[in-house]
Amino acid sequence: MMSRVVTNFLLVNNFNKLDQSFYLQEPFICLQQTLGKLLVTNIHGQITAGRIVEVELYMGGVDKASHAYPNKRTKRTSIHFEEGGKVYVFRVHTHTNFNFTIGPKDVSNSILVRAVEPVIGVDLIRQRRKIYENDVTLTNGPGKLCVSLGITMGLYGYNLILGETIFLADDGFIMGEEEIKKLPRVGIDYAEEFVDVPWRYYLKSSRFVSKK
DNA sequence: TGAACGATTTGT
DNA sequence: CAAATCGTTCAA
Repeated sequence: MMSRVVTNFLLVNNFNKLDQSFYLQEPFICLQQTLGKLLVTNIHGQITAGRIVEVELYMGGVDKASHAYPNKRTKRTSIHFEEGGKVYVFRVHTHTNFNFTIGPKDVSNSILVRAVEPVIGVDLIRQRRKIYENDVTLTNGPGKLCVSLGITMGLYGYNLILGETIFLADDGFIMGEEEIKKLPRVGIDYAEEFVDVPWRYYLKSSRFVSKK
C-alpha cells in the first residue's frame, strides 16, 4: 500500500510509477526505455527526482564488465539473482553507484544510471551536493546523482516496484531512437572483449551526460 | 592529469 | 590475514 504522500505526489504531477513488466523486458529494450524516465526518491518525506539521461547495461552471465560475471554469487552480487526491479548499489571508495536489476529470477542483468537532470526538489539537491548554483555538475555522474537524490548503501536490495522510498516513474517524456547515442561503457578497461560493446546509452540533447 | 578516496573478494 | 582490485570526483 502506497502512502498518501507518494500517491498524491504521483497524482498531482501526473507521473506513473513503473511496474514489474518494465523490469522484465528484453535487456536492450529496458536500457533504451530507461532513458527519459524519472528516478524518484522519498527520503524521510523529502522528495527529489531526476530525469535519467545516461545508462549502461551489464549482463552478468556473459559480460566480463559485470560484478556478477560469470553468474558469480557473493554477498555483494546476490541481489542480481532475484527477479528484476531491485536496487543494486555498490561503492567505489567514497562513491555510491546506483543500479537496478532487470529480467527474470536467476538472470544477473542490471542497469547502471550514470547521470540525471534535476527535476523535483532542486533546492534539496543543491543542499545535498553543497553546490549553490544551477550547474550540470550537480548530477552529471554516478556518484553525484546518488548524493543528489540521497541514495545510500542502505537501499541495497530495495524493491523499486513495491517500495516508495525509491522508484522509477514515467511522466510521458518521449524521445526518438535518433536522440540516443550508443557508446562503449566507462571505466571497464579490464573487460576484454566487452570493452568496446556499445552498451552505454545517453540522450544527445542532454547537457548533464557525464562525458561526451 | 593526478591525487585522494575504502570495501570487497580471493588466496594463502 | 594479506594482497589484489576496482572508478569517481575534484583541484589544478
